[in-house]
Amino acid sequence: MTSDVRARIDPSIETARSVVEAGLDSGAVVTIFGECTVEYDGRAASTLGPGDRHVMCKPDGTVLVHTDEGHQPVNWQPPGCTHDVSITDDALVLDSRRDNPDEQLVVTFDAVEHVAAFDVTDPEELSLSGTEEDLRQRILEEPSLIEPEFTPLATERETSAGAVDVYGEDGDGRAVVLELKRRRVGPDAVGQLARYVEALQRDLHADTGVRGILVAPSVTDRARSLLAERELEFVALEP
Amino acid sequence: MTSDVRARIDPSIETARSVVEAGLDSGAVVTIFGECTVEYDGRAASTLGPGDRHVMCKPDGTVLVHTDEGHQPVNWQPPGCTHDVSITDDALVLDSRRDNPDEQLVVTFDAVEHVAAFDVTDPEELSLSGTEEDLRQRILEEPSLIEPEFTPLATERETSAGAVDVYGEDGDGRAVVLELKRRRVGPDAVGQLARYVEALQRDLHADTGVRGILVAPSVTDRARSLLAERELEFVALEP
DNA sequence: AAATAGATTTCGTCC
DNA sequence: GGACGAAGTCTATTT
Repeated sequence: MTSDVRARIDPSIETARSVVEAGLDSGAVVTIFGECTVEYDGRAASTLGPGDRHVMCKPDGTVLVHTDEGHQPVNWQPPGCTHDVSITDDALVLDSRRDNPDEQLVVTFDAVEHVAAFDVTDPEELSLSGTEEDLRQRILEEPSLIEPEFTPLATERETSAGAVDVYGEDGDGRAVVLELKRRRVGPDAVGQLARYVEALQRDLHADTGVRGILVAPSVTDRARSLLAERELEFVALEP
Repeated sequence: MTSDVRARIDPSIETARSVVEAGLDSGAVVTIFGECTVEYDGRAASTLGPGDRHVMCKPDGTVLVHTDEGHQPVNWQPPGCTHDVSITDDALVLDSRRDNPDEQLVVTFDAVEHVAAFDVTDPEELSLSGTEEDLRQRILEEPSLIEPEFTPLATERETSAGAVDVYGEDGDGRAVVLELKRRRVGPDAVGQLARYVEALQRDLHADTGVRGILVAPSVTDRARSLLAERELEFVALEP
């Protein structure tokens, strides 16, 4: 089995350029490591002085510039960009642009220590569990997790304030709005639930009030206070 | 100048293991490219079948698994993890764990096409402009951007609902709360502003109402409706 | 360590 | 293409 990797250690700038260009043209994932500066201008603007970084260009137009720290790239370009590689003043210049919004990322390598191009085939999709969607399924299958006589009537029910996670009614026939969160919630989630309850109250112009229940593993103190103020409820449930 | 890169193309599993282990021990950024499977268990859980991916291990304990698409890694481990590399059944196994929360990521390579270790020195900090903080500075320097007689009195002023971006008063001496956003805002930002205004109203028990102003480049239709309902205001301002 | 909100958030889904 | 909200969000800041 032949390898689909093209790689060079301490390449000349011209060799690096040629490996990068060939890689980009062939739809490979291209990585460059070396001392570089980075300029970005678009939704915001940034500059980054000289330092060693790892740059990855994907065939979908993504660019990622990574330092030795952190999950997030220090600079990047989202999918959909077009790349151009050239040599200016003995430096390797990677120029990545997109429109809507107009954004440009320029990485300039004074020295390239390593360059590689990988032909990627990845047929698999990630199978993920423990999401908010899983939590919703559990509740629909077993509504008593919320309270004994809760009955789900709809998911993603539209209100004038947006779609509600789960809409249903309780044992007394009162309308109930559920807002689901897979992790501990703060004030924002309470605000979200309050908006939905208020909107549905108005949409239904019900004589009996609409109940709002926040469903999450736990709540912060401030969120709990806000829930109390607005007469909203909380049910503890792990995702 | 000597290179600080150690790299191998189509290494044996044992060679790959040794390069990775040496790299991790020496605080290098280590990259592995090849066919692998990925298992994750922690805040959620996921599995990913065989495919070609690029894996990066940083000296701060970050792991990133990238496919050929997307800005985000398909799997990852945040900073602070400890890594272990070993060989099991002729496969290279990278095991990354952390506590609090308990999380484990296991990447198993059937074949390694490329492995490299980079010694990174990056003394520079990113200089970024066009953030919400910059918008705030502009407003403090030129309060008339909000309205002719607006006077800022405090930033990050604490209320029972959290800290307010900018607190001030208008020409009539009425309290004003500003919520700043660097981009077009939806309903969530209105909810946030409403929480602050409500809390401050109560905190001050003012006879005249507290004004709330959303400052952003633009608003969505629904956000505009919500603003109107709650008698909140909007000022258009680019970051 | 927990809480709170920003982010060049990105990403998916629905309209 | 815009709008809306989730995310294993991550990250910085403050308590």
